[in-house]
Amino acid sequence: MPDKNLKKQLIIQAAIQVFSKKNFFNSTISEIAQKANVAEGTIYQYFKNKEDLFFSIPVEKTKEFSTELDLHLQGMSGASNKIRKFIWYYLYFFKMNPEYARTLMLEMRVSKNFVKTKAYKSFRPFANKVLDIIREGQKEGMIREDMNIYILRQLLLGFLEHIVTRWLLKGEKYDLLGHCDEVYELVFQGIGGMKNFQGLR
Amino acid sequence: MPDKNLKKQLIIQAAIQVFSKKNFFNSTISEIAQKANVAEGTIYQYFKNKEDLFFSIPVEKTKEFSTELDLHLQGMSGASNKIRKFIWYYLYFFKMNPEYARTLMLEMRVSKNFVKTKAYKSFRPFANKVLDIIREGQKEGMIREDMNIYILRQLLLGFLEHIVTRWLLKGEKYDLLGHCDEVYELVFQGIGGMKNFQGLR
Amino acid sequence: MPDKNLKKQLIIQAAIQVFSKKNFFNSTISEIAQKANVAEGTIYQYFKNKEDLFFSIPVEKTKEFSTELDLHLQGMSGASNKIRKFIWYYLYFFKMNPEYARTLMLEMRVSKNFVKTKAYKSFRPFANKVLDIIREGQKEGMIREDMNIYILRQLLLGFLEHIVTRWLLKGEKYDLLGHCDEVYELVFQGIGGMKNFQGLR
Amino acid sequence: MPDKNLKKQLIIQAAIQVFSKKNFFNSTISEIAQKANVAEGTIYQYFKNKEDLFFSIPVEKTKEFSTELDLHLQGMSGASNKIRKFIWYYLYFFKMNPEYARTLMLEMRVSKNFVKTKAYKSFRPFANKVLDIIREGQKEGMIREDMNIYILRQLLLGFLEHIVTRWLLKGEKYDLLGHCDEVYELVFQGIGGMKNFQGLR
DNA sequence: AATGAATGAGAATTCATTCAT
DNA sequence: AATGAATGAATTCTCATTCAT
Repeated sequence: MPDKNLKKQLIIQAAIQVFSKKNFFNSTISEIAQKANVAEGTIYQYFKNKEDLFFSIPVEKTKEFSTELDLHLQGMSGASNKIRKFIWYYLYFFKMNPEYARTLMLEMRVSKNFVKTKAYKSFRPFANKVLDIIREGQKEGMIREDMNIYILRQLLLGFLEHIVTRWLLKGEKYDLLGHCDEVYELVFQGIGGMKNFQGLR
Repeated sequence: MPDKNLKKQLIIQAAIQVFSKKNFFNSTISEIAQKANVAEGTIYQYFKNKEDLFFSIPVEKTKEFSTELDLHLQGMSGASNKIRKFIWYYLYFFKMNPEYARTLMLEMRVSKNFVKTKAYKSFRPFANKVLDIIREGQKEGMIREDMNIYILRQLLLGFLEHIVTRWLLKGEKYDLLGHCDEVYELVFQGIGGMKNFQGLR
Repeated sequence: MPDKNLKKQLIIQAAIQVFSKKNFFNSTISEIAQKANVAEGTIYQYFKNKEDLFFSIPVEKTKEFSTELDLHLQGMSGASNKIRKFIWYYLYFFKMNPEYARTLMLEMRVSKNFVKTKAYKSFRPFANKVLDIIREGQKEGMIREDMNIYILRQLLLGFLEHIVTRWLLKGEKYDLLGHCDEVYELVFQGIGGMKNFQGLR
Repeated sequence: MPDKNLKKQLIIQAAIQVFSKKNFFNSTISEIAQKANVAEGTIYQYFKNKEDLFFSIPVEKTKEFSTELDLHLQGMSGASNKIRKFIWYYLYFFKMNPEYARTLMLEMRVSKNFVKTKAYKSFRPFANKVLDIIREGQKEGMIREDMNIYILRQLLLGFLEHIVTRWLLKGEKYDLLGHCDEVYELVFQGIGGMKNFQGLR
């Protein structure tokens, strides 16, 4: 299994590189195979087709994200700290994976049927984790009990997405991590003050 | 010229429909030709190639936008009114052209070299018009003299873009025009109040 | 008629330029039309199709050649002089028309069905002229009576063709006219001396 | 490798047939594929594009020529004999491959940039072989030491080319092999006697 | 499991030719 | 006679996918 997974990982890593440089249609299976050091046919042993491989990228990356996130949250106490950490790690992760960021934010997320893909579904466990932290915040009194936690989660994740997307469109020229505070404050303090503000997503 | 332009318009209209339903690569010249009721070869009499046709869409649409906008601003006085009208018309335009909106915001805007295209360049005159209104607002005292008008414009247009993009990603389920006030207030009143807010784009 | 012919000439001149730079298939009617300052459709008023236009070039050029040749032979006496003049003019003509030379020698003459074309037929009157000179030479005693004048003509024209072709293949780097004597001598003196020599064409 | 080469050979053989009957532009990949009993796409696995396939023909044919020539020269002694054999084999080869002859002599050889093609480059080793024989002739005293062997080679190959070309233009009606002596004598004896003769190429 | 040769559908693009004006 | 917009057949080439080894 580790050996089997190794090859799959190899292919996905190659796919990330190729797809992020060229977009779905201009990327070729042949190039991915070359970069992964496997034969073209081998790819079809692990993935149904090109599209399947494409959407497997976020599935794998999200697993990676979750695992690492858990490590970072390990041993921390206090929802406030955890949320800060989460925001920081979210931005850190995309800062460190700008190629994947482009593919996910500017190509996949934007496609009409993204929500129907396995990629979208793979976000669920990670989204649940966010919900848990928010609930913890409510217990601690940091977040009002009457607040709709689903909307709050949507607000948080939506704004993070927006921050990353903006950064990509601007050419990744500034430091993503500089926005940690902005997110934290906008989401957790700005909410009360802005009447017409319905969340950025 | 009216006859000649007619055919070009016919093709562009067909292109808008096809490109917005399918994305650049899955759209075929053949389908566009069919929808425009012309031969495939005819398209190449008006456009250099598929990409040229693709990026001609915003060029034409932006012309249309500008012309109509002028009509709407005709006879109005007061920068404040003009800005409100502009915001309203911007949202109204994309509400009425959702297919074009998808193509522009989710496919073109997001592509790596968009700023190098003729589409991007075609925004210039329209962006200048916005600047004129802002300057008028400064003269009238509605906007502080020490404000950087370029940043203000960027803020306004960026937020409008954002509003439209969000709407598209959410499946065009709510009424875009419901956001007129939000934009106006965020851009022209929120600025002072939000310490950490650096503009959404 | 002069006006009508003018346009036809215009087109042929343009065709010569275009066809000689690019070969039949890479040359386009559109480019010829542009260069001739006429509409594409106009070409089809004068020529049945692209091929017809192509093979009209030698027809016209051969007329030009003949007319000019006549002028050069005017007032000359003595077959020997006339033959020398003919050789000189032949080489001079292609020296002055290298583009046409390429087309004729390296593209047309080499094509399988060249002898069936009107171009080939248009050589006839000019070939007769050569025959006349040879006959004159026989009368004057310069050429043996028992010599087959058709073979002699073939030898002469064939060798001239060869000289021009070689010059073209070598990149037109040396002066064609330097070969006048060689032709004259090979054809009119070498014949007796070379046992196995059956004429170069 | 034998299997792999087989398919490549299959395609080249088909290409020779098609290209020699129709010329480069009128020949289609589709027809070549049909004749070779492979899919069109298969051709592109072995050749970069149509032009590459076209110029691969002489590359392969020249290999074949060289290999066979070696066999024929095997065990022979005496430069004079070798040269006679070479001349014979050269003419024999094109007699047996008239389709290839047409393509090489009347289409490729004549094209403006032939010397830049890989086809032209593939002649080199074979040309060297000729040089070796000539040098051998010098050692044996058959060829004068003060003769420029490069010019002699050029003369020999040029005249052979010319003989074949003439034969093709005349419709392949007579026997090419009847010219063996003519070539041998012209090149190796005619040289001294003909003052103005500078070699036919 | 891995391979990679073979496939062939599919698409963009070109351009000679026509024909209504 | 002249035009040039419109045509659409024709062709090259690409590449995801399959399958025999």
